[in-house]
Amino acid sequence: MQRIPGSVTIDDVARHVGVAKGTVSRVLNNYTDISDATRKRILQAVKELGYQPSATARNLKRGRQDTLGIVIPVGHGSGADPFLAEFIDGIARALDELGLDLLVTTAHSREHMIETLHRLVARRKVDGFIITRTEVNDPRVAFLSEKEFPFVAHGRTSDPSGYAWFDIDNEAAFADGVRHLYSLGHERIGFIGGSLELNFALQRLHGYRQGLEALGVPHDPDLESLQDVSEKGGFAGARALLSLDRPPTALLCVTDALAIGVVQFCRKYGLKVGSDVTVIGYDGLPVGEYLDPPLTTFSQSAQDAGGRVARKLIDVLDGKDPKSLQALAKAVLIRRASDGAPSMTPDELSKLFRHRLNHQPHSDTKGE
Amino acid sequence: MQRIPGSVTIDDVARHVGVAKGTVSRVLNNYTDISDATRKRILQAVKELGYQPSATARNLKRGRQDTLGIVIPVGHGSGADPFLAEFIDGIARALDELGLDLLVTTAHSREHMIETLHRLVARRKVDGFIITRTEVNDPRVAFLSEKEFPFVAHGRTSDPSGYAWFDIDNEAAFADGVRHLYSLGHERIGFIGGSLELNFALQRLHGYRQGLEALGVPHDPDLESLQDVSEKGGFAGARALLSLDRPPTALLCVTDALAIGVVQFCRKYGLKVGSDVTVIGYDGLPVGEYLDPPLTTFSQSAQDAGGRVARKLIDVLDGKDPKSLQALAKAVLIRRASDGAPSMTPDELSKLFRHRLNHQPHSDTKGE
DNA sequence: AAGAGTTACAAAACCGATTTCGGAAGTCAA
DNA sequence: TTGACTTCCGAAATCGGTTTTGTAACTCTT
Repeated sequence: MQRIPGSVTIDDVARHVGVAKGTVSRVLNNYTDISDATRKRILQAVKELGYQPSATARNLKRGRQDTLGIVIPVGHGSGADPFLAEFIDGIARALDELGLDLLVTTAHSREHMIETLHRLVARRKVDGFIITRTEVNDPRVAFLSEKEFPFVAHGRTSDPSGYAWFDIDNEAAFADGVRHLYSLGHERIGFIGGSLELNFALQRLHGYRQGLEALGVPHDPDLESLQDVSEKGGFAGARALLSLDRPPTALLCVTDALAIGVVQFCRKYGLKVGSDVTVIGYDGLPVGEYLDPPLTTFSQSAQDAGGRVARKLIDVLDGKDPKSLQALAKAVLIRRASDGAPSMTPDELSKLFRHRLNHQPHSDTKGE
Repeated sequence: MQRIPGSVTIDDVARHVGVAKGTVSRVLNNYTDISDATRKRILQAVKELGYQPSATARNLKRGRQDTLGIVIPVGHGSGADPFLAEFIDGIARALDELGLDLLVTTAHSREHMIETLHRLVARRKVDGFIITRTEVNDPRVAFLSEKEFPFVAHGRTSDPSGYAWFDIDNEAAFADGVRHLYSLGHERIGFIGGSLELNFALQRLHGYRQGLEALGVPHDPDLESLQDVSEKGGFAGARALLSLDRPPTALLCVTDALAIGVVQFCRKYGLKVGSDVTVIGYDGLPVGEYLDPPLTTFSQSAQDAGGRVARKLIDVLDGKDPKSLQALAKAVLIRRASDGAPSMTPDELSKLFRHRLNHQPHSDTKGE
């Protein structure tokens, strides 16, 4: 029962002025049936006493928490997702302007995530949720939809009709990517993707295939490698694709993390990124700028996305129809220096790579 | 007044069983004065109805929110701080085990930060705060101390006696760093630091000087460059120090972000990092592993720090004396590949650098 | 068998706000 | 002057829990 010292309640204010607490409340909530004189006296007292209404008490009556929730998936041990960090930053900034707060929790498994969602919903700690890394068939979307609990998704499920979401046109981006690489002179273009349960990964794969088809480039399934969406995955994907008899001269990666792994792999085997091998990432992470070479990537401004998603959720809470709050944005290709015209044919690249493999030249700390 | 559909209250449970709601509450809170029969019936009903107590109502009576707060400083536009992202990740994981949640807000200026702190304290949205990037003379520490509001700091102020904190022994780390570089053969060792209002920056500077003094290496103030704690700052710091008549052959950077900027600068002017110029960072960011060359850095595991700090705060809330909750940890030097014996003397380095400057060879996207 | 303790629970107070309801005082028209 | 409206505000209900208080029904004592 530890009372916070110096915590002043509405009763204190009422007593100080000599009015009923309901009157104080009405003044603070801009009711019009209060005389100017009383209003002034009350506001004066509020300022003097430094009164701020208890969020808890207000929430109890109002049924709103002025708090949004986000549950972020965390792997086991591996570092925080830089994309999510920026995304959350964007949300927090947007909410700040509206006096709302953000509750951040983590979940280490799909079950745990639903459990956490359930707890937060049942105990009414938040008014709505923001969900990220949306899956093709997302249990969170199913759960919240069924509970009719407000939420907004960053990314879409396979059936995106019934809820609010903000997404990037992943198909278009990757189709553009293919076209771009083709125009640079690449004919064998590889794709390093992630689990197809992640819708963005699936969509980008579709975009990649559509891009090839539109150009009339024959589609070679060998050129698609699905990996963990991480640096390690990129490393492994690069190895898999470059080991082919006719390896791709360009690699389109589903995330920057993958691309970073690819760059690392190329460095290890002395392949020059941007000429011997072209690498394009996706996410526009600031860190890409500091790679060697600086990473060419599709950018979608995580921060901006966070802000948009937050505002959409607020619209939902204000009663707008979620179905009217769906938006698709374009990704922009930020050309830095990891893409360029191929310096050799796939066959030559293959020969070079095999040679390097045998002589195992550049060995860094990072083994594999 | 939108009632959440399907929200079942304690009254529903009580009515369902035919007892008073106080009885239900006592069962749920493990009071002993309830007969086993009644207890069983109530628990059964709770399960059947899927009842979970409203956090808000409980908090109102209890005076606790089961929520901790963190206010993260955000610059204007620049990306999220990766260190903080991991730190928050660590906090969230620790809290999850205890059923507590984390409220994350941002602040874009010192005033805004205090304002936010004030709002959250006055409205009692959180039980305690975690403060980061502690300054030598930190207004947040002053504010919370004065309000007697529970908090824990990551890092110390100049007078760290009266509150709970967790910090790294920055002096020792940088003194070690100097010793390490000296033993590699470096005699002119540079320091790139940040605003001395940030205590960690000040402490590391002290450690640097102490390290030199212990070795009997004369201290040259020209070798200290204070910059923005960012990649840009590192870039500028490298330029400043390498332009000296007798430049340092090794650069000790206060953060990894600075070190990344230094590496970038060296790349631009064709200086080989790890031999021509040695660079050591601080933070142990995962991304450092993917730089070229992989960055040697002091690591303090942001995630681990987050967990520790969270547990300390919980101890404070449990009534432990904050003064007994102060801990200092050692940073560990993770040797990757950006440090090594100097390949030339300062004079030779100076000559090389001037030459490169005039011929402006490697120009990347990243200008300055 | 009567007074003293226990046991097990109902009833009510309480946390700190918001909101509804109702009524005293003042204003106005007839 | 009186009835009808306003204006302004006090009193009380309410949100959904927790905690205190009180008491009926038992169980022990002696």
